[in-house]
Amino acid sequence: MKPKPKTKLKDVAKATGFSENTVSLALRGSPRLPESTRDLILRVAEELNYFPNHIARSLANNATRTIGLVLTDIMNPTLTLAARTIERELTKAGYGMMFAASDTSVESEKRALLRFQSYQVDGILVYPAHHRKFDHIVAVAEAGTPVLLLAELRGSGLDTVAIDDMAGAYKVACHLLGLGHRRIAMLDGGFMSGNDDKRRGIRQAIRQAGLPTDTLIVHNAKGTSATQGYRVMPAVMADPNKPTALVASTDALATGALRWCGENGISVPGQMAIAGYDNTEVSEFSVLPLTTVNYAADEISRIGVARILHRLENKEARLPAETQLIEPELIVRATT
Amino acid sequence: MKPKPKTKLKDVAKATGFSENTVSLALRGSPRLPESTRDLILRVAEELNYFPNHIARSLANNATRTIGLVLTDIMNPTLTLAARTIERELTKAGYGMMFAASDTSVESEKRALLRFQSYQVDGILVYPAHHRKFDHIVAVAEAGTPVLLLAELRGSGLDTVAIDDMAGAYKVACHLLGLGHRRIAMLDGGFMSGNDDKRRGIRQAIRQAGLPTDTLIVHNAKGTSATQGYRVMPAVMADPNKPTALVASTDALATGALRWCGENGISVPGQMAIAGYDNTEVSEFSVLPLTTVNYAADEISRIGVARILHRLENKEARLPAETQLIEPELIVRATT
DNA sequence: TTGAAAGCGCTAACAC
DNA sequence: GTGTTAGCGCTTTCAA
Repeated sequence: MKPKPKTKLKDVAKATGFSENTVSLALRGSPRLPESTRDLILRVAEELNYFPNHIARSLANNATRTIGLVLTDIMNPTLTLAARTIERELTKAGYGMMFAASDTSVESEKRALLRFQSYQVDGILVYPAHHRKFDHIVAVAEAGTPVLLLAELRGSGLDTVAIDDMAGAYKVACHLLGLGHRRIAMLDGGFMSGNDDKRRGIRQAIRQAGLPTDTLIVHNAKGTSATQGYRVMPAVMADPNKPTALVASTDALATGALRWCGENGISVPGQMAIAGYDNTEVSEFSVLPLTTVNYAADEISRIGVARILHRLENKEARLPAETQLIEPELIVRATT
Repeated sequence: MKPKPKTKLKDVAKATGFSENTVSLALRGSPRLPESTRDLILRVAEELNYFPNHIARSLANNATRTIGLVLTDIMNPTLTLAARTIERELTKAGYGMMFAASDTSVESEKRALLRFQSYQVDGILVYPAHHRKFDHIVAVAEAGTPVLLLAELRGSGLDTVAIDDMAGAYKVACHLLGLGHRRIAMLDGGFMSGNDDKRRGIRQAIRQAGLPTDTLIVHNAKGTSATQGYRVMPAVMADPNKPTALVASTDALATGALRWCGENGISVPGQMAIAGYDNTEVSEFSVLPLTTVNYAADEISRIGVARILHRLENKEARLPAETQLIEPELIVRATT
């Protein structure tokens, strides 16, 4: 079994007697060719099992029809859903997708962006690693590669389609306060910008209910994983004035906290209400007694893809950057 | 803000007074250049903010340093983990990754493979969509693009690194039989080849324990999602001789079944033992009372990436295809 | 030690 | 309607 020579435009040209140019036009369905020649060429190309070399085409066109996606961590179900939706939408639109994970490290985010630039992707979708260090992302956009953020980065001036975290947190807080909770702990992963907004949303609900500021206590979980949610719980419950409700900045943190409660004889949601962020689609069959804010990752992904593709089509028009925030829904899980 | 001209090799050449060729060599750290010139060139390139056009390089080299990954469904936690691990390993090795989902459709799998071929990826990792329809995958390999399967496809003759499903199922079955279960239902998603092996493994355990064949009843869940696991349960429990243990061919199916049991007053694992497939890393903090077979997606991914890269380096050597099966571990969840 | 020239496979501008 | 020519940005002989 040999390396096998791939059929090239030239081969099809020779086989049909037409020039490379004509073949190229035929394959791309140019209207200025008579049907007869086009059909002939297509048939021969088919027979020779020809398919275009996308790399060569990209070089000639100065466009790869490829979009890069940089996520922090694909194991986060929200981002998994985002990745899936983005891939689907891009495929539908005839685009390819390159994927890279930053693992919430600004350094690897930087490397991923550089790699994508080098690969000449037509555009980049970024779920950013850090809420204040984003100069390198801005630099990519300024260098001419369209960039779209999937989480808000205040002051970046970059195109954005994201969840309105403040509104979401406000909703959860209202819900919890409505249930009579008077001491709410927030488990803050401590990474993304959204957490500021989440705090702000909770505080707003508290103020609005006329309750004291210290109704909210914030704990830094130093991470967003279940493990870290589990580990921070002793500190949370060491407070003599223990909270009766928890708002976790990620769903994984909430799961860890839930496990800790289970192991320590605290019934959920009986003695402790736990709220996190999630996606309807992901959690439809969850059996966990968590209240969640629907992160709507699929929605922002769909809109985000549409936006960046739209920008590519109007590349020269240089549309101004725009921020679009989606207000999340609350899902109160029926299980107890 | 203008489209901004990117710095090219030619620009660096002009700026330094050297030829494009010399610059190219310097940037790739050729030893046959004196340090002085190399340093000068590197400095100027840095100043001009030069970075190579990977597309042009790929065309010249006839190699893209890009690997394609085709998964059925990235929402499956096992495959999410696989995607993450594969991305990590590839990045480490200086490769880029393109990603596509087949959604368990042979047609879109075919399209994804074609796209990848067109994009000239150096190799393709496939988690196949169907256990019998794989001619199109073989065709890709025969056309000269190295292909590696992440699930066994009997008779394909393709390079494979996968989980030994039969061994895994055998282990679960032994475990359940050891607990005294005498009626085991298998929830079969009905898609992948592995399911035959899973059935075979369970039967082997049953035979070995000297129990009658009908200890195992197979139910087709017509899908692998939680929803489908939930929906198939009434049929499973309609049997007058109800099973006391369930082996689900995917973890999501198990979750759906678990939910059904919860809603129908059947305690798990008290009145019903449920086993599924999963990954240690994914389920470390799960609170669900499931027994799982560790699918070790990260392990097969790591090995798989190493294998395909190794093949790329020895492209001309044409190493023979090889199948490597990893025996999975059993994880009996402590929670009740 | 460095440079000139050709070529990777395709597209595009302009002839004919 | 179709062919010719040049060129995308880089690498790679082969000379000097």
